[in-house]
Amino acid sequence: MRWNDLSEEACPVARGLSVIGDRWTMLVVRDCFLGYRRFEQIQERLGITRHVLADRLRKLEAAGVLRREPYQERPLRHEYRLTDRGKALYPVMVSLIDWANAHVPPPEASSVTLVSRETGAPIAPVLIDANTGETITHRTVNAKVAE
Amino acid sequence: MRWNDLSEEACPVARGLSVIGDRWTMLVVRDCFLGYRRFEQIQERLGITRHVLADRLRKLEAAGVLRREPYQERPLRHEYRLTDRGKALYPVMVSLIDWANAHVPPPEASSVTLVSRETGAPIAPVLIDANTGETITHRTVNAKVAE
DNA sequence: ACAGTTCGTTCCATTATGGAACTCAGTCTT
DNA sequence: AAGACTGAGTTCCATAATGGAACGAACTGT
Repeated sequence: MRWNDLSEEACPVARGLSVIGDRWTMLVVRDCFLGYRRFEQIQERLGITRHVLADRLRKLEAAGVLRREPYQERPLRHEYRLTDRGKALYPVMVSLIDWANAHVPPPEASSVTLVSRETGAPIAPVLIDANTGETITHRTVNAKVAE
Repeated sequence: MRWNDLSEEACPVARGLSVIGDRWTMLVVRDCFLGYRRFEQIQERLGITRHVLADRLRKLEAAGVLRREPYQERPLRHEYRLTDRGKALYPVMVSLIDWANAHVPPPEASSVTLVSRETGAPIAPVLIDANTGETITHRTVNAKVAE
């Protein structure tokens, strides 16, 4: 199978990855969540090749994750902002952060953690089922295939 | 920046992606969650080249996400199972599934959804803060950098 | 002896990525 | 008005990763 065929899969994991499963894409999305919107900024922060960044931004725009908006005329300049679809990726990013902080040790004593914007208290993300309030685990959930 | 330098980053998103941000890796993990444990099975299901699969399995084992266990002697054969670290990826996968089902349309009417193993009722995953019980959004959370 | 199984490895063509320089439209400096 | 500067890309080429197919090793079963 080719990577590009993934979007045709029935499995939502495969379809999701066809959009954000690319090497750099989630890092671009992260920077957008952090408020970086311009090509130069993102390119410098990521150390990614301009070539690749241009390609990823194009694809993210085509997927409806980012939108390209002019922030000045003369000379015309665009910035990239998360759409609602892009913002909906927040739980994916938070889950990833939580996993990495618990399971992929940082280089030194440095760390980045999630805290409440209001109180500054640390956040402990847990996935629950909104319908029942119960914690979601791989033991309590099944995948259901509809045709 | 090179892709392989990502694990040295302080940002947990980058460190997490250094393990699972690879093109096929999350699909291998998905298959393990679905109970497929053998090289042949996974290779056929994914349509990935054997070469790449062998490489990914090696890296996932090195990262402590999978462990290699003999399931028979003579001839010696191994299978791959999720470790606790690997199982801890479940919230990441569920968040991704939820996002893809809402934002990346499946090819036809086909769909795969999450249901309760006990009741069969559909699941609506939501991320909350275990400390406060409040829903986690990008407006209520900040990243805090400690040195 | 010979085909079948399972988990890989090897070889090579194609594709993607990294690095650096270049373009283009307009602005700012002197 | 000439020349430097800015931001967002594009172009070119060497290097790395991937896709496809065949091959190898260590057994089993007939």
